[in-house]
Amino acid sequence: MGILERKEKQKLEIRKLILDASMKLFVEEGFSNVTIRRIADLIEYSPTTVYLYFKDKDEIFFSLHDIGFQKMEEMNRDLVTIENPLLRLHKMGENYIEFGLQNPEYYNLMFIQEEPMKKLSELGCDWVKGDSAISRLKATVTECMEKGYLKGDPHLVSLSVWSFVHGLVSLAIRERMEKFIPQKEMILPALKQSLNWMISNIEIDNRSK
Amino acid sequence: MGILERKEKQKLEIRKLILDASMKLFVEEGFSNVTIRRIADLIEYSPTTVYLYFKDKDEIFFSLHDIGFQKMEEMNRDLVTIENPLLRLHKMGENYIEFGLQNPEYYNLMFIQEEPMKKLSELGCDWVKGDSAISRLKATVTECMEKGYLKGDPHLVSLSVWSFVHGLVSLAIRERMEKFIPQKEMILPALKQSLNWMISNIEIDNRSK
Amino acid sequence: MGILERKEKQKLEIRKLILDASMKLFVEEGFSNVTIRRIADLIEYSPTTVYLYFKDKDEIFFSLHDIGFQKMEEMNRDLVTIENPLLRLHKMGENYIEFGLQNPEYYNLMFIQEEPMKKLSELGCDWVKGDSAISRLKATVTECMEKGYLKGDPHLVSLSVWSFVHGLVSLAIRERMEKFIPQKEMILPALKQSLNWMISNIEIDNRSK
Amino acid sequence: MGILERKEKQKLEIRKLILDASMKLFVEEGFSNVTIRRIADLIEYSPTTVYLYFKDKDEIFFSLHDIGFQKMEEMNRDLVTIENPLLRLHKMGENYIEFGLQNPEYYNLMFIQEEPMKKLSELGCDWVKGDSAISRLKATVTECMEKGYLKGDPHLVSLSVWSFVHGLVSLAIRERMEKFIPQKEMILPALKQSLNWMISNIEIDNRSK
DNA sequence: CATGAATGAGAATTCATTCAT
DNA sequence: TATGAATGAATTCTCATTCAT
Repeated sequence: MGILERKEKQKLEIRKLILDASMKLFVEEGFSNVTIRRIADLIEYSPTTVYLYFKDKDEIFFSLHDIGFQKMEEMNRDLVTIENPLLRLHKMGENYIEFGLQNPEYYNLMFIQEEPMKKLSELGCDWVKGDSAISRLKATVTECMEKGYLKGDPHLVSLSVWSFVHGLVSLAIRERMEKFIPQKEMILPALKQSLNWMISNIEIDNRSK
Repeated sequence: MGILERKEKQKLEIRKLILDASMKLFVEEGFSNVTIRRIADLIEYSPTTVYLYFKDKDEIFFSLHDIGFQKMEEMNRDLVTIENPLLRLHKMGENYIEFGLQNPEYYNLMFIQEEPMKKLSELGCDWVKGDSAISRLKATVTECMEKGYLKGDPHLVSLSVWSFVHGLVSLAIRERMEKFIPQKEMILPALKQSLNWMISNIEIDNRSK
Repeated sequence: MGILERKEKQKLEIRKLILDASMKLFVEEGFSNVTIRRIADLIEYSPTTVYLYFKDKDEIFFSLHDIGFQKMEEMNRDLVTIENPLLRLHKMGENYIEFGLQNPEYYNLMFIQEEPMKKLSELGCDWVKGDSAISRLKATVTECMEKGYLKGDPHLVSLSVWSFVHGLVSLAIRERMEKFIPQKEMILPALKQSLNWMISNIEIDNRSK
Repeated sequence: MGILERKEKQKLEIRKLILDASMKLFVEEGFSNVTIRRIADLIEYSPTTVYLYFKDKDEIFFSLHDIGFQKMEEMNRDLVTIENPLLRLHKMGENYIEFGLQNPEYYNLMFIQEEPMKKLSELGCDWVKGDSAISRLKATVTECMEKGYLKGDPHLVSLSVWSFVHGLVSLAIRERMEKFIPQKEMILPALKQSLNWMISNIEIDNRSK
């Protein structure tokens, strides 16, 4: 048992090695420059060995997609401490924006690239990672409504809120925002400001009611 | 003269042939499967001939990017007839959504793919097509504010509105909306509904109307 | 007749245009970067037109080979004024060296490249230009012997003298002399010095006779 | 250990296979007709395989250049047995001529083609092989002077002697000697005779004069 | 477990040349 | 005379992947 365990552990370590190397290449050289050979070179194993741990290149990228969600979840871990659900929603949005801007490659795999979703539908699988993130969003939105911070259909509002922040992040990381925000370092504050504006528009203004 | 004209016309026709073939391949087989060879096969010319009409592959894709903007502009041509700027903004958003859903590949080149923007920054050029679309959006938002339909910073609001609809479209065409909208045919109405919700949130309260 | 003449003249002019452009490309970009298309671009005619004046690329290069000999002949034109045949031989050698160093591309076509000679033997032609240059060398060497400046077989001596200067020039222009002559500007004087040494070795020392 | 050795050996064998095939093509079809594909066809491997053994085409040619020098060195191995340095110099010259005439393609890579030197200067490397051959020549010339067979500057004399034999060989293998030596089989003796003449001119003949 | 060897398929691009006009 | 249009035949090189060991 101990032996098996250790073997299992070692296997996971090499998998991690491969994934880290892939991500490194992905970040530094762009998606299309990640080749099995270069991954193998980086970890100082043979290309063939990579195939012992991953069926093919797609599987590597799908694993990175999963890791991306893990990272985002970690970022959101302390959200639970925020009692006010609207504040929590707000912070969730800010985290989302920050995550996307800081990890454009993960973000790409998680929410932009077509391949991961194609892979899933080939296998007849659900987008487990994405769906659970969506669920968390929905739960928070629902809570906001229950507590009177927001109104409307939680489904529609969740979809809209997500689309909004995704729009911000994806336009920014695909360089479509230069006219709006010419300075790179202003992107994060500008997107947060936009989020702010959005939330202030949808929240129920208690004073006037 | 007539001869020159005809020749010019023929030349344009072959260019169009190439662009159409590229788009067809792009739609049917995905960006990375569009090769000069396959384009040439499709139009029944030699690969070399393609190079008579386009400097390289990038130029083809950039032309498609431009054509995308033209198509979108055509779609928006009759917007001018809408007097009320908020209604016009609303319709503009609906058109944007429809265009994106109906032409995901053009949309991809226009607003998602990295390559076109990289090409531009290499050449030190501006994103003319995109910038002018943004300007039109801004103008409408500004008018909305002048006429009391919206308030706030036109810059911020325009950025936000665009991000919102881009988010809707890009999540939808990259298959991330299945949990929210499982039926394909419901996507368009759902996105429009979301847009509707958004606009009703930001528009200035009806008391003043 | 006047018309025919003018036409002939014009034809020659365009031929010259083509040859000049070819040489320019050859000098500036190297042999393998001279393409019909680039020649045509340079003279602002179509590639097809080039074929009206030259059968193929080889013919262009062969013409340049001929022009090279013309240029060298021009350089040697005032040799006739040198009465002393040994001095004349010496100056001939110096001119040869200078010509080669100053016109490495012509020199290449005249004495290094295989293609021109292959072309000739295909056509069953003689190397007229080269042969006549050789004849002039031989005549001078013979005169040197008749006048007591040199001794031995004029055939052998001519061959040897030519080989010697060709060796100097061709090693220099093909960058094999860097160990011997590291500074570019010292090449010409060094080769002349070598020629000097050579001639002083083969000339009959009158004092001792 | 035995296994590793054998593998290493096999690897070297395939390298040799590739080099031999390249040389064969080079000899039979000329420099510009040696392509990776044709090399691969010849050895009945795929083109890709060639790239497993050589980084690119240049590396193949540079290896051949080196092999050329090795072959020439082998030819000169027993020169050390010749005590008299002038005789040794003479034999060295004869070997050089023979090597060049018998291996015109190697000779081409070693002393005529521009590419190898360009590659070297790109890499900032020295022409190690050439320089050491030059050193051996210089040493012999110097010894001749020390022993009273030759006089003058060893540098100048070495340069001149080398240029002389290079001139002979390179004119011959590039077919410029046909006027002087019309019969192919007479080339070798004629060049040796020329070398003979040259050496008898420069040697200090004390007794017989 | 790990790999060296090998490959098939295919990429973008370039060139000399020809033909109908 | 001049050319625009077209092409066949290459070129180098890269990649994901497999198989025998």
